[in-house]
Amino acid sequence: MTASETDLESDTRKRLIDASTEMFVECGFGAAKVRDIAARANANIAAVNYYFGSKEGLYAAVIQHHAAQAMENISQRRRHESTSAAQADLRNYVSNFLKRLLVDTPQFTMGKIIAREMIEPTAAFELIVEKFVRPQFVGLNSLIRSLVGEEIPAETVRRCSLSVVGQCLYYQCARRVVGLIDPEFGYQARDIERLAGHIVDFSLGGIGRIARQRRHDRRRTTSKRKNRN
Amino acid sequence: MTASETDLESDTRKRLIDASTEMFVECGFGAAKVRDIAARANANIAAVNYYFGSKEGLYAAVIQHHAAQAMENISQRRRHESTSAAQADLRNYVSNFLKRLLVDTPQFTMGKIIAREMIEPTAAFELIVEKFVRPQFVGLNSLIRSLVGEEIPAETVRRCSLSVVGQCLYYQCARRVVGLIDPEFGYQARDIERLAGHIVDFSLGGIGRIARQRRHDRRRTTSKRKNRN
DNA sequence: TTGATATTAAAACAATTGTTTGATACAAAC
DNA sequence: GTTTGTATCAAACAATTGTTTTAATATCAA
Repeated sequence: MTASETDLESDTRKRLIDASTEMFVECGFGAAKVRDIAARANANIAAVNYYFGSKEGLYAAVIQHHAAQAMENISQRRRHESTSAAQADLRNYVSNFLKRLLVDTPQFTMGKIIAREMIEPTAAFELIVEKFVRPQFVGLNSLIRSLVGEEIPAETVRRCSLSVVGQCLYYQCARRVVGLIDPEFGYQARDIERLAGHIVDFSLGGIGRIARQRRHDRRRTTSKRKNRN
Repeated sequence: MTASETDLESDTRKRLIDASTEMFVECGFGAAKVRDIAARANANIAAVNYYFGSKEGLYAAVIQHHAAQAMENISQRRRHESTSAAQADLRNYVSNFLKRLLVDTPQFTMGKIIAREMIEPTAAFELIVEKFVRPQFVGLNSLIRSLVGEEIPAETVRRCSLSVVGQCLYYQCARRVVGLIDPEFGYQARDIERLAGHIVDFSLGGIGRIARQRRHDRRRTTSKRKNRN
């Protein structure tokens, strides 16, 4: 059996990617030690520099390796005809977001790398923000825009997006605190779906209230002045 | 002028506390280097071990130093006669929380140390959770309880608390992302007050919606079965 | 088989980092 | 004036960590 293109990459290289992915996610870039990575991959310490040039090179390879399939998971923006369609989409968005943050499956690894990057930025930070975070954020903005209508200022929409994202990210950042403070909380698929339900309901309530409030503000303001600034 | 008890502690010791506080907040415990701390404090490297025994000892001293005045800032729980009183208290709570997280003043240092501890736990983690985080959380729970009434299950209240906390903490954890994604956002006292306004409004909407929903659920359930479990 | 190339392995290297040491200065106590 | 205890400092130490080197081994085409 002739080796295909992908099989050509040595086994060691692949084992190093897998092992280092785990360690980068668990400990972050700085705290992950090359020796530990090599040990977990059953490889010699020198293999890291042989295949990737440096620890940073390894990290870059890890990002590149997970980037492709991560992009597939990014929910594409759609036009929302009805409010209920937008609500369903928000449900989807939050559910997917949480899975990427909390489910420990290779499929969702990139989300955890990104979360790490948010709290402990490396050289790859800006690239990751532009390639993953900003598209996600823009998508969420347009989603929320179709929930609140065109008359709400963009800044308000952004704030709402950040409120949604903040609620989700909290369970990843502060996983250990949640464990101490709310020990009953679990991380099974079922628990995550229920959590998604809560965050969506909470957020829909929040978005609704703010939209009503802003619309009210605006009517009052425009009846007094020409336009708001 | 005779030296008072507090003045007796050598100047170097105090400078070390101050300098290391800055560095621990900026870089975290692991990434803060003893040499950098000593340099910033205009002290010799050996001074750290002379006064505090070890880097960990220094960290413990930093926590102890800021713990006292931090406790004063913790908003005490009150009984809430009216919903509007509870709303005002929530506004206070969020505003104080955000200040502790975002305002760079010695007065609010402990909040940033705690936030660091949440994402990069050290030996002091559990102590900090029990001494600071849990009381805060319990306070927020009872605050939200008086907003939703007694018939809502405790788990739902906890979820709402975590939603509020998550929104706040996000701006600290992901400060650099917010800077890239929403560059207009500022961290002056004015900006923080406006942000507090948004989070409170958003949360009141979310809490309200969930409370209505759960009440509705419960009525339907209790009319079918004897009681829910 | 031979020779070239790719891969692995053990050891050493150089830089960093927390800690310790031994000397020195200084002030108070006897 | 000597002693004693405190404080500071430069230097060295030992452990860790990313990287490099050099040799050995495997792979495979000619």
